[in-house]
Amino acid sequence: MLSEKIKTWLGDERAQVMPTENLANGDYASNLALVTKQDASVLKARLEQNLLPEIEKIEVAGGFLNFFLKPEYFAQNLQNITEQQDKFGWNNNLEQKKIIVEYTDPNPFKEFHIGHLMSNAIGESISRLIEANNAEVKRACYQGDVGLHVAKAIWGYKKGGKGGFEFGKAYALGSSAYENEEKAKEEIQNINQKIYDRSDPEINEIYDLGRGKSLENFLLIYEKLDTDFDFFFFESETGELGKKIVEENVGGIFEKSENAVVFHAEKFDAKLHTRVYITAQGLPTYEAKELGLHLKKSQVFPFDRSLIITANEQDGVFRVGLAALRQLDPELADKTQHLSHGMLRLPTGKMSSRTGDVITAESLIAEVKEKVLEKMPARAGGEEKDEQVAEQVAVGAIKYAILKQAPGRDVIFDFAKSLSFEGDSGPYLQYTYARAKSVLAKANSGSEKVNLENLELSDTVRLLARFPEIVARASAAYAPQLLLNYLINLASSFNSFYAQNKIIGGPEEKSRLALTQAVAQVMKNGLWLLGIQAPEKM
RNA sequence: GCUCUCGUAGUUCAAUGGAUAGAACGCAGGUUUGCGGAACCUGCGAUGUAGGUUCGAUUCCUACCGAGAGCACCA
Repeated sequence: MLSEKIKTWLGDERAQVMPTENLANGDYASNLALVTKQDASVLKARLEQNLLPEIEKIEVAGGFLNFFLKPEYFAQNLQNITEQQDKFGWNNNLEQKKIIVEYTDPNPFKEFHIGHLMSNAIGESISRLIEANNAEVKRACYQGDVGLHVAKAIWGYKKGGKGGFEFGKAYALGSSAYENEEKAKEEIQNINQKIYDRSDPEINEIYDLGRGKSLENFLLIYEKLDTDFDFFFFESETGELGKKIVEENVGGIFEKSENAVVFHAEKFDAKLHTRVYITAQGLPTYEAKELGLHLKKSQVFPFDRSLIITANEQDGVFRVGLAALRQLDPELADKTQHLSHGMLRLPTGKMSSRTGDVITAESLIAEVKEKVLEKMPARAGGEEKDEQVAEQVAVGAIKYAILKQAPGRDVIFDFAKSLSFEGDSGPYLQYTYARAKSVLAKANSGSEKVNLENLELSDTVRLLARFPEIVARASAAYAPQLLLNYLINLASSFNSFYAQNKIIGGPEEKSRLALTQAVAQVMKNGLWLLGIQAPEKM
């Protein structure tokens, strides 16, 4: 990374070196003079005695030292892009590291809703960003195929007339009955027990049907989302393990209380609270299963780091859960990190699968796809509109809308308002890529080689050079929005260049084609890191 | 009540303690002989309030106001 090289050259730990926000202030800037309270002009004069080969000149402004890079540096960078292609922007910061990332986590018998979509978009992008640091990444999806929610769904399914009845609706039915009717509550708890011990053939049948149908449906959605998992974990496998761990530590870490087994987290950290691990019925709760899952993960994939991505409504559970894990296995706890994202909210408030007030991922994608198809021009002699491309654009728009904010904040999801195909949007990036590819296709194929004679020092060329730096930062901070912001700037700068300059024809054709090709490559790589597909035509 | 998030243009979102707070939508106006108008250009417009730390605060600290989430047998 050039920023590190510059910092070493400056020779002061206190100095920060960063890419400038405004290219008028050079390519990199340092606050060295400000933090050390030295005269910036004096520093400049001293540094000029021994300029770094990449640096063309230094300017002083507002107390900052601004570094402008040489044209040769940018030319070399374009060269790197053509050579490294899909790997341009990658680094070795996490070489040899094994990292497992858990995200999405939909529950069979319940809807795959837009909240899962959010978890998936963020998790997939973070996974890819980590992969770009050359870590070995495994993607994990954890699915609750046992537990009270399943019992509620099955109860509702039995009441609701079975055949053709949707499990999402069945869950809503069962859930409200559980809260409002004493008798139903008992029946549901009864079913819950039977699910665990598989003692009732009728329930087994409904269970197997529902579980199979759900999982099949999830796979179809993953295909649309261009996401795939290395491991699928199920609560049915972690429950027993978790229960065993808890039972072995009753009296030490866990305690009996009102017939249940609990963890008094407040004993270890006053800000935490007690949670139940084994119910009075003797069944493991989500918390116990989570413990089993930590162990299970480390068994199937001995990781250096384990990331778990969920909605922030689970922050409390994870704080307590990790405190419990710390008591059991400090080393494992150190390697485990919970990252949370905000919730997708409807303008009407919180989405609730308990009342059936949910937007499924499937319906959202379908709806957006319709809009994309409407907008898709019947280009070039009435070719048929490409359904697959329309879906890629639709998913790109949705993922972009999710990734553009820093994870952690809630998103008010007003589909009509916030899902744009213009400007700050996924399709804008995809469009920029498709447009660049289209120009390249029109140019003579012989000019594919990079030619850097007369390379203009455009903003675009300067922005291209900092892509690796941005990727490294976005990965380290688990912050896809940094990359996304960069890509918008790059696209905007290229589109602006495009509007003002003719690429094909004229004396600069070769270097402009090289620029176009580099933009296309970086856009493709960047979109990949966001988990967004880059169709060549749209 | 306790714990944790979060308050930035009319709206939806950015900004490792740094420069003139960056986009987009919307609004007003404009761009064709030139390769994709899902584009480009111009304009209007914002850090909840009050203190504190700092050379420098959207960012850190305190209080207040406001919104959301979680808090014993759901996940």
